Amino acid sequence: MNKPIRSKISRGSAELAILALLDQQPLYGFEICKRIEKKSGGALRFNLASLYPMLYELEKRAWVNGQWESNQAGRDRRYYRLTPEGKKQLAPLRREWHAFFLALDRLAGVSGA
Amino acid sequence: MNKPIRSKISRGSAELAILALLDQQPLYGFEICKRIEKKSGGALRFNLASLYPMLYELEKRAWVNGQWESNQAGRDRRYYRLTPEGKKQLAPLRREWHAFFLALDRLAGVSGA
DNA sequence: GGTTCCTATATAGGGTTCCTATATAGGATT
DNA sequence: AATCCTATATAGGAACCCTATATAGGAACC
Repeated sequence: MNKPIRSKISRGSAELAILALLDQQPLYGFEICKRIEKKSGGALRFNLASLYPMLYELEKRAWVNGQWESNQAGRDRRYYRLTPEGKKQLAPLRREWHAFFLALDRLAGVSGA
Repeated sequence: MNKPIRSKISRGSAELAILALLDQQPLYGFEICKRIEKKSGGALRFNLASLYPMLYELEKRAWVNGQWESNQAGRDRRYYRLTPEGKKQLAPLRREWHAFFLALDRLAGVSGA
């Protein structure tokens, strides 16, 4: 596992990470947290307690839809799905992040580091 | 000129931008602001009023060194230079940003957007 | 059978980075 | 003289995320 990127740098990326994961399949909060860490090789880590307010905010915007599902072996889980509106927001968000990468690379020479 | 990247996304990149520019040549605050905007094609824009506190912070850390130089045509300018300590910090900072790009791309598929 | 640990959701309070608004000041342009 | 561009400076606040804490179900453990 990589050393985690400091939050002063990864700041702002949690929203994209959540939406991109939910674009593949419905997930609940705890699993979103674990998948971000695992799929990024440990580079990206967000505190679980930070994710819940973000999910509430995304649901308020109707970008995701959460619904409780009973869990026989353990506590019940709230599964989140990407809504059509959320799907529509994902593409321009990816493009904006891409544009940011290109701009910062041109400015500071990041990709050669 | 591109549309500026929203600050919620570019957040955290100002420090790298400043250090990378000062690695090429000494600059004063106002010019740093203009160069970030110009070299990024308008994608990266930081408010001038935000840059001054950052420069004071970098100087407090002894990563940069500022000194007043008189300006016959206009107000005096405070030129900042990268210190050896600042130069030493720049390389790992670039690598961390690069690692962040790679991680977020693997997680959310940014570079194809 | 009580302790500890892993799963799972939730809220309060604070830190850091940056933005908005405002102030000051020199010089050029109209 | 009024306005605009350069140039530095500070106060206050917004936004995103972290730390700390609380609750709760189940498993593992000796």
